[in-house]
Amino acid sequence: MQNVDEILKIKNVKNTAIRTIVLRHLLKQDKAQSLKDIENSLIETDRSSIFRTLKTFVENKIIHSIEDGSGMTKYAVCAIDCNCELKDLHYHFYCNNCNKTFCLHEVPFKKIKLPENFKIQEANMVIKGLCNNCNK
Amino acid sequence: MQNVDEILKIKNVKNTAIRTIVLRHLLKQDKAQSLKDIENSLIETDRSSIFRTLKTFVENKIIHSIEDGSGMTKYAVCAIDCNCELKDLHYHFYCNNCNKTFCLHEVPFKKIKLPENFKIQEANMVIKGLCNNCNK
DNA sequence: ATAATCTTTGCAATTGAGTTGCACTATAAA
DNA sequence: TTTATAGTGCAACTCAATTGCAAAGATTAT
Repeated sequence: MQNVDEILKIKNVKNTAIRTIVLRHLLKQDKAQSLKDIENSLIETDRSSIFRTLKTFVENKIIHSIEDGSGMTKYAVCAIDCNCELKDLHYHFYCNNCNKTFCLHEVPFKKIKLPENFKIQEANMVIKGLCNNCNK
Repeated sequence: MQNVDEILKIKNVKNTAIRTIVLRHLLKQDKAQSLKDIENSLIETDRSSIFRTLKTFVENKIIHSIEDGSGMTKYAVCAIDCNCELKDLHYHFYCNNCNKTFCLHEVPFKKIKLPENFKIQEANMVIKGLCNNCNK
């Protein structure tokens, strides 16, 4: 697991108690977390503080947000060298059974040929189905 | 433009005044519509009735929903022979400038090699950037 | 055709995620 | 130390989505 202080330093985000707690928590997760998820895990910490922390993290490319269609934005830590631009696009997988959302970092992102004059800047790719744990 | 009655019949959805109005409206659009969009266009029609109509349409594969990250679910009519299963997957494009969401029916959907034992059932693929109209 | 049943609709109210205002506290700079 | 700047906690608010319920409409059985 990456070092929290190190990440904050690299991404130029000041280290505070809440930021440390939230980032440490996110690094431990095997699935993307919603604000609610984090709230429930870090019961001492205020929701809006977590919210603003997540916002700061997204702005500074420490984490990225995923719209998986569950109605709640999910968050996951970016790869340390990720700047969440084109080269770091990846798919996400939402399990219809266990409702977890994963980053599929290991699945190569295929270049998509867009219609004439369309320009890609980002993407929100969510594949839905059954994860390896639920597909039995 | 396809015939509303025909579509409803094929998809086994009873024809009512509101359903006709909503589907006719959706068929005319060049971009995916939010509930709010439809509400604003069909001012005589009640929001919750439109909402339930959309729900019925999604359930019966007349339209599909798109989570484009704008905070509002968008809806677009499926191809007539679409059952919104694997063979009908397509990308969506969200323009960061004009905020319109399009179905990219003409862009071939690339088969994604998922990790061992993952099973795809559906997908919510949204590419974001500048559309041909805004990329100047 | 009439009564009984099921479906759809309109309105009002609720839910819940996300967001903001503001005062208080902590940190950094002068 | 004083002043300025950034972060936090709480409460309140926004707004899309959703639901309860009663009225209206459509369908089926008698």
